[in-house]
Amino acid sequence: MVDAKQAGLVTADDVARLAGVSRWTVNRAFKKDASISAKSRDKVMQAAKSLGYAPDLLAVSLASDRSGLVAVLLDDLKNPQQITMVEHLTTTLRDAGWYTLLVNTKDEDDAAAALLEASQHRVDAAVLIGGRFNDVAIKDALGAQRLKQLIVYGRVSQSPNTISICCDDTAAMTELTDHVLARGCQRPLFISGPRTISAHLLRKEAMMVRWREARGVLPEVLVADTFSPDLAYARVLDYFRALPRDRYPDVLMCENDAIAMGAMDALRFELGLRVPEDIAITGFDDNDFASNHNYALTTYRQPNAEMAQAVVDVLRGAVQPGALSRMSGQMILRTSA
Amino acid sequence: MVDAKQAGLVTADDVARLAGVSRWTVNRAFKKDASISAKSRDKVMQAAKSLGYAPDLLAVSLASDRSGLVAVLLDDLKNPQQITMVEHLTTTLRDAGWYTLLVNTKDEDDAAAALLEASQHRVDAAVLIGGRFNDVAIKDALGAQRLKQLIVYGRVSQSPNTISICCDDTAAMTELTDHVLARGCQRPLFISGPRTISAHLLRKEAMMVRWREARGVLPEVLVADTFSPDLAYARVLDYFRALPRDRYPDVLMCENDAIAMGAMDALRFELGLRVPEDIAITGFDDNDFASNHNYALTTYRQPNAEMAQAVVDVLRGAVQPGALSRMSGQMILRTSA
DNA sequence: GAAATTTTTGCACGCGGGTGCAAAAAAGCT
DNA sequence: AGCTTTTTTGCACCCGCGTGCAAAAATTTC
Repeated sequence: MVDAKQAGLVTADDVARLAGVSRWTVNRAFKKDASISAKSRDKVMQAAKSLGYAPDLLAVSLASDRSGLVAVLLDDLKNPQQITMVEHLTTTLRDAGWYTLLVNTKDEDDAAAALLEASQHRVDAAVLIGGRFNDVAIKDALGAQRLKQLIVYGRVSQSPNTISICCDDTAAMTELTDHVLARGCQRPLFISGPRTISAHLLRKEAMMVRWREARGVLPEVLVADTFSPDLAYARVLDYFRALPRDRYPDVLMCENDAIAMGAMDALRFELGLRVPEDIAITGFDDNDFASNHNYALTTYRQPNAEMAQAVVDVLRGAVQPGALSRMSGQMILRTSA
Repeated sequence: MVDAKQAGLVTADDVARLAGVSRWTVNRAFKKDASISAKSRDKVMQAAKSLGYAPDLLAVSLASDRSGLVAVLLDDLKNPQQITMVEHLTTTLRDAGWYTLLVNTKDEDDAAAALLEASQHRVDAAVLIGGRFNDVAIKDALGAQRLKQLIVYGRVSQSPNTISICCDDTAAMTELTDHVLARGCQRPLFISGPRTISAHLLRKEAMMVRWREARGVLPEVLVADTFSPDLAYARVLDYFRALPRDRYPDVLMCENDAIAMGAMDALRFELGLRVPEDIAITGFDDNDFASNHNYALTTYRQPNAEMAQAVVDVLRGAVQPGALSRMSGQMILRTSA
């Protein structure tokens, strides 16, 4: 094994010289189904190995027009659900031959800039995760126009010609609601996160609709402006303190697990209530702490693997622009409800 | 604004034609301190804007030899500390003009493969986060040899010629130990994670050394084979159940927060012990849940921003191969100890 | 064994832009 | 105005590899 370090880069030409063939034959040897004889492929591979050669993917990208890169933009790496999504995306994409360019965006403008930069890297697609940015505005960004594919992930995009891949939130929340109804709960409180996000609006909507169908009344709603447990804690506390004890809700349905956890902490530590005996609680996402002994949250797990796979399908060209893939996840029953 | 979508890609030639200059002048216009007259730069910029032109970074990378890409390999996206590191890295790198190629590796071989693939993308550096893989083995991987820079992040690399950037674990753990000593604790138990990781060995070592200096005895050690709270929960339970009550430790010093949380849950839920009244607990990393009302962990926050900045310093060529940057973080005092 | 096929190989040209140098243009000087 | 100096611009060649086609080699056929 010759040391290739000081030489900088070993190119196909070097290998060709050593193997006694032309550069093109070398490239063919590395291409899956190229027309090349077994003999020369062996020769080439041996030479390549001894020189430590590997094709330069940058040059490949430039010459072909597939970069093998996918930009994943997200707006909140503190959000466990986004992390789960990134995790599934990176592994699924890599298995399928794509690499992930991860961009942590601060706001909408930043996302637009990131999109442009991603397109300058010729990414094969950009995946938008998270709700802080408005995808209609982003769709008009220069970057978005230069992109081959723009995928809105985890919610339904507002803009046409964009591919959406998400969990079927309506079905999910309906299932959770049915479970709570079956348990006999009578006074629900829905706790929502920031109101800007379409996917989450669907969750609330589904819950409201189902509850009214079943009980004829519309549940109360409490709004938390972020998905932080601490804020939920404070909001819930305020809400309960303003209420006489006999009018306390008997079930809290939360837009996601983070809110549910904050809420549960507030009930237990500040109000001395027991979960689920006094009040049941449901979450959404099944984050890593949901299975924790403290919480044991009944929640809903998004179909993470399927969603990631759907991105690969898009990359393979199997999906029309403007398409919407909405798939079901799984309700996870624990003791909180 | 002309629609550039169907035309595929707008190149510098297109802009040149419209602006009535040569392609090279266009490129100069986009270069920071190129020798170009203000007049023609304006002309170019206007033409570029109207065509929606932006330089192709792929071509730039090929021609120069700076790709603007940094590979970040990690082995455990479930680990909150790794997520925190990724978060700081992506934002710091982007502010400095680099993009992050995120790779989620399964094991050592996979990491070696990922390193090769990263080098094929001509990344300017690869950052190794996490302890599952052995960096000595990896250093011999083909990819590592082709890399311009290999940075071991979050611990001290075992192999020479590799740049290490990490928190000063020894100083950190010594500080935590001093705090616990000052509180008057007498019977410590150190709970370690898997033993393969050098950074963490340092934590244990520092704690042992300091304790012996102060009290003349060597603390007990309990080993958990992963960093999962659940496993810590089980281990702690077994350990305490095998012990008469009067010989229970009075402080648990844990290698990281995840272990500390699992341990705390076990103490409270299974053994009915109070924290910190009956037993104090310390963690490490200050993850997002450490500040939670349930845990309120006394812990140590790594200098995440400084560490990420150190990577940029390396990229800028300000650091010699083989160097070691070890910086101090901050002890976070909460109620658990 | 010669002709007809089929497989394998080599090559010109292109992907989009960087580098260093030489020609052209502008500015400064007597 | 005529000349020197400085700034600006254009160009040949290169980065490492892909594509399509034509030449060469290997294989099949009668």
